[in-house]
Amino acid sequence: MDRTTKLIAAAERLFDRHGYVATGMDRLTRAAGMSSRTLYKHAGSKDALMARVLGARDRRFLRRLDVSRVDALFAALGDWLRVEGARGCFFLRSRAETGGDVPEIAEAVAAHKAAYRARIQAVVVAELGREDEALAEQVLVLLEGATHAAVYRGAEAVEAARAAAAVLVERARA
Amino acid sequence: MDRTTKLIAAAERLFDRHGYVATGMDRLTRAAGMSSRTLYKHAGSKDALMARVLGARDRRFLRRLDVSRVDALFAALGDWLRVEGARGCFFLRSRAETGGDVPEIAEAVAAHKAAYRARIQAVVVAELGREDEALAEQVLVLLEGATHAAVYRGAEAVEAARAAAAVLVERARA
DNA sequence: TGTAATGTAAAACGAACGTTTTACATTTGA
DNA sequence: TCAAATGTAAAACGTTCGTTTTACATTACA
Repeated sequence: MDRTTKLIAAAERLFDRHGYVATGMDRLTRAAGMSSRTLYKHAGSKDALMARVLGARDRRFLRRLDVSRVDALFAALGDWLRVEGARGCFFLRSRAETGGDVPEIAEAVAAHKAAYRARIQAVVVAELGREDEALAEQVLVLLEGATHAAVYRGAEAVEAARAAAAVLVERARA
Repeated sequence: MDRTTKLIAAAERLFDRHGYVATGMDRLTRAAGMSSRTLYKHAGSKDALMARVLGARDRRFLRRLDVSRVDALFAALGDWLRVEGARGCFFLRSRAETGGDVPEIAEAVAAHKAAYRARIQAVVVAELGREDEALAEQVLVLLEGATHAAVYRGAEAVEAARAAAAVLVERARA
């Protein structure tokens, strides 16, 4: 595990659990096990580091959503939340924390959400054998809802979303 | 408009738009039009001020959800987001920003979400004439989903959630 | 073997943080 | 009318922020 990988992993963990703004660089250097000189050589700045963290998380998250059924999307999200913890969408939180005023962060979040939406749309096409924009939007809303309701409702929220999606898919098929 | 009301309104606006941690007290004193001495006499501390902001927002939000049909919940949420802007749930963001480490904030958020869930359950009862825990959970997920998807999908997300809820309610009625 | 490159540890940078204090002006009520 | 209460403006508190620098150790390769 090279230094940059270790740094990004440590940063993602701290930013996710304690917030981006609230996490200081000294805490981060300690967690990453490297001096601030090395950290800045690799990352450039805190904002640039966050942009790389968001990019890494985007790839890791979407890899898990590489499925071909709508139901599998909710199963994958349930797995993700069980393993990673449910603290709400890291991307939306990151942009909100910075008020959208950090371009590197705002752009990484926009790119992630565009990819997320595209993935959902592709799964709906695979499920129905045709496009259905309305269903894709509903599945997107259910996934976001499960992600955020799970913060205080736990796995029950994911199961509720999953069941709702099954009803909507069934209806769209008929 | 007395000083405390003005202070809480200014704080809510800044915390919501720019983040709680990222908003400094000097910026807040300027926005509220009062000296820091007066601010601290009224609010006690930044954390305590945030707790009062959350309480005020909880009351304002739930007042808007005083309806008796599920469809009206989504109409009310759509109105709220159009007027207040869609930046994701202020309560979840506030807790996440502070990592859940500020008791005053964590408790205010927990209280709000419990009241939110209870309100939704009551509306489902009014709609069906009987309890339906599964439907209530699905409506909760759709409302959270609309709130967060609206950040990047706009009003379309709310309409998708509304249509999905109509299907689920219809099914529960039969 | 020697020299670049890359690392650490730690001090220092100026700025901003949340909060308190100092000094003074205005309002309020017995 | 005088004193208590309440306000402002602004400086100061010590701490922490993100970032850079200084001084030195280790590694890698011609």
